[in-house]
Amino acid sequence: MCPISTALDAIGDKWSLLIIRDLIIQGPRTYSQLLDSPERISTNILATRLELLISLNLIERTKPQASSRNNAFQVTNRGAQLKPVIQALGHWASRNLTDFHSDMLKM
Amino acid sequence: MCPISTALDAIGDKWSLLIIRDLIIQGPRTYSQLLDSPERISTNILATRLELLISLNLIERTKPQASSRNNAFQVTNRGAQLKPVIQALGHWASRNLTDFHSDMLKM
DNA sequence: CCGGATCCTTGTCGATACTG
DNA sequence: CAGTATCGACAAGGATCCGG
Repeated sequence: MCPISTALDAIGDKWSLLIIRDLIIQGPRTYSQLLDSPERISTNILATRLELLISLNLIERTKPQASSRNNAFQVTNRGAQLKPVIQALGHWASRNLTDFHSDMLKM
Repeated sequence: MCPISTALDAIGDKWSLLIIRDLIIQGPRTYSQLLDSPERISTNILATRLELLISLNLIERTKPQASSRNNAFQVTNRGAQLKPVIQALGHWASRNLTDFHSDMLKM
């Protein structure tokens, strides 16, 4: 199978890359901090995505089973390697999508 | 707003990048050729995505209004600039997701 | 309060049948 | 061949509730 297709099956949804972006750029974040990201993910979606990303070994909990409180999430080595992808995407968007919203209005 | 978020709003769905991948790697493709991609997109979804990508100026029709038949789609300049993103994603997947399906089985 | 789980509504996807 | 129409299934979103 095509690696692009495989990658998109794993992280091609609406939220996964945004979560990973937060964790890469800002370092370990708690559940609440991720909820407060400007994109306003809802609680159930965030919990589901986090579990999925953990099962794919892209992120992990910082304090495995400590107090179940104030435990944060961080990217694993494998997840951190997505940084070039995110950078390339951000670079492309900066150069080509500054007029994105005006494009949308024409629809 | 964050450029990553903007980019994902535009092409962060399941199919857009796969279509662009086909058009970048294989060159201009007709509707039927895109339908025959191994990922098996359905007809209505493909039509919707193509219109969306055209409205974003990421792809275009090769023969504007010729015979309405045998007209193909190709990436625009803006769309072609996604190539580094796709390559980065493919590279990452090749290195990290060869065991993706076995990871899924553990769930 | 924090980290979720649950319920319910809404919207989007996707398969198939159908049309010019 | 290049789409459009229809409809069911499922995922996302929002609000609320619960345990520690």
